[in-house]
Amino acid sequence: MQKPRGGVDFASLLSIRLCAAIIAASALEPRVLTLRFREESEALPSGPLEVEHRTLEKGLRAWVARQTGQKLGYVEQLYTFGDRDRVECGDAPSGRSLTVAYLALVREAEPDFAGEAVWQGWYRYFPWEDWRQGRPGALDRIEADLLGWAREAPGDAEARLRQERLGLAFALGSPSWNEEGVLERYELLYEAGLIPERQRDLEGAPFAEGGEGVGRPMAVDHRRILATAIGRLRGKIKYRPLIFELMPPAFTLLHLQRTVEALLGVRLHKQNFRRLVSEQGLVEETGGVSLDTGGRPARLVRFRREVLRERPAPGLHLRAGRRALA
Amino acid sequence: MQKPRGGVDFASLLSIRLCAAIIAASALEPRVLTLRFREESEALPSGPLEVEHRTLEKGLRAWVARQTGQKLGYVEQLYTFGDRDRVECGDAPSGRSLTVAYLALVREAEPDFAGEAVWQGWYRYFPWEDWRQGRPGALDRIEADLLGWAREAPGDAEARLRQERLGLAFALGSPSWNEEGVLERYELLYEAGLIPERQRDLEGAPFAEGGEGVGRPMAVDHRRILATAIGRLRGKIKYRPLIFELMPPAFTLLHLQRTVEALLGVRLHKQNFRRLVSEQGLVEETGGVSLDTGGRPARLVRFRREVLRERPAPGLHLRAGRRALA
DNA sequence: CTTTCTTATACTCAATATGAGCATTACTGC
DNA sequence: GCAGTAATGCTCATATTGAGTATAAGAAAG
Repeated sequence: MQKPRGGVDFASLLSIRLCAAIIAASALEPRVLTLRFREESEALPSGPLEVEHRTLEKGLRAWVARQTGQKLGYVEQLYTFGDRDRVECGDAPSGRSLTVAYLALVREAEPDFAGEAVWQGWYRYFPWEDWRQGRPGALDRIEADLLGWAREAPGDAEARLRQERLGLAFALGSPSWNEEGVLERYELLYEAGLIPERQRDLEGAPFAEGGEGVGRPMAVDHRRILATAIGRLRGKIKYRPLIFELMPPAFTLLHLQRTVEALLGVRLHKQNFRRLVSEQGLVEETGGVSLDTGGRPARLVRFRREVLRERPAPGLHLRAGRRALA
Repeated sequence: MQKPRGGVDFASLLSIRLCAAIIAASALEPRVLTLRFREESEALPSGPLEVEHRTLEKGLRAWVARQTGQKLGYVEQLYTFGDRDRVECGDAPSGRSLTVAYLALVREAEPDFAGEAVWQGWYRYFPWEDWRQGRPGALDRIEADLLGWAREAPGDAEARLRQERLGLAFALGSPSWNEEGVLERYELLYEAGLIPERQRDLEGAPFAEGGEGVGRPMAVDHRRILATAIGRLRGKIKYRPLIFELMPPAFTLLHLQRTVEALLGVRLHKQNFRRLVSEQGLVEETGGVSLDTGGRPARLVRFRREVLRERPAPGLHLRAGRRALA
């Protein structure tokens, strides 16, 4: 091991922030809990790590409770962001700051808690990620701009590299959109200068108007954090029963399917989805029925906890990039 | 957002460490790069984040180069550990310390670089994780001790909970060992007091002798970090072509299979493994053959980079917990 | 130069899993 | 009772797996 360097001057410039992407979901729309940030945009709940916080996760829970009143259920660490030239909240000290980002899942969307916290549909920030109604219109413009960016590359090799990355991330000329590549797509858009945060980070300019197709900007690098969270969640519901952290105690199979679809941003084949869920033993009947289906009444089911003991990776074994329309 | 707290006194107690689990692999054994630590055990390369480090990853690479001379290829962030009561290297300042841990893959095991760095087989630290020769003998003792720990639980509910966790993590009474659960198993062993680091952390006692079956201890919480790395790597080679970061430029299919088996700690079915690799288009022939197979000469192949463009998740689509013996 | 040992490589086959669809049932609102 | 809307049950072709069998091509031993 190395001797430590007596770096008090350095350490005093250092701060740790904890940041949470708190997700809830209805059958129609996945939501993220946000705070208003300077009129112009939203931020994720976050705050500095304090000495009282025994663990990072406890610190996070404390901050979220303080800022939004929300109690967190499932919490999982996402990533630690620490580039030196990361942009800070203007009011933070100018030294280096690390942010440890978390994904949290909660069951209910109590709207407008504490006046400050607001649930927002997450596709507001990522309009190109919602393929439930087919290919999002915003993608026409985005693809054109991205291809332009690829062509402008300095040098032929770089141009081809960019084109390749684009092709993969946005499934250009291929039928297989991979819904898990949320972060990769966001970073491409950011690099290509299509994301308003880019201009702000480079020039310190406030957000310009317009540019609806590229989604609403967020404070600091919070949109990147949200992208990380969405990608992680989309991947993980396939092999872990995380989805039930978002569902009410009892629900119908269609409700479950619609919620999954909302998260993945893709439609699924109904009968196969049911087969999957029941064959996997993920749910059991409660005995009740729901009459407000708009059609034949549906049986209510609940999550079957025993599945955790039975299978090594219980989840909806959907494969990324498959094409399963309703 | 919250106003920042003028916390210089706090900040000065804070330090960030970067830590790397650097993995290489031969057909026989996966290895991890270690440094000697106080006669009694080994440590992973690590060092404090410094102002000059533009990004966390660059800082990590710098430390690893300084301590071991090793150039890193593939690097991926694993997890950030930050519990307040984490034990520190004795020579570190007594304040709080966060460790950002990384997984790195390198191609060659140049042995004994710089006199200080040593490659060690990773099963030295996790003997219960190697099922290639069948169920490891060390598990008899471990399971007995773990079951004892479960029985000693205060209260019946807690006892059942412990038993359930055990059963899942160690596949008690089930044929399906899940090789990805490395961290979960390590943490259970730690909680149960079977891991020497536990005693050290609680009582500050140096490591006692013996206890071969529970693996060699490491400095600080480095064994936990290594467990995280192994679990991540075991999971990820299934859907990303990471394995090729560990292979030489040309290799035979059996060499590839043995390396995968070494990492997973499981034997695989030979013919099916080849079918998988070739059908996935993961490799292409180099034209050469290897004569030192001990049998019929084998064709040499190399990684087929184009696969990255063709499939969304190229990898060895092995499923966790399957039972495929040679 | 033939036998034996070892590994490579080519195929086969049954059991599942998956994608897509048809048919029937049971409610609500006219 | 009829139309609309879902729920639910079932079928079927096509992949994907797990597990073998069979044959080929070297080296080493005799």
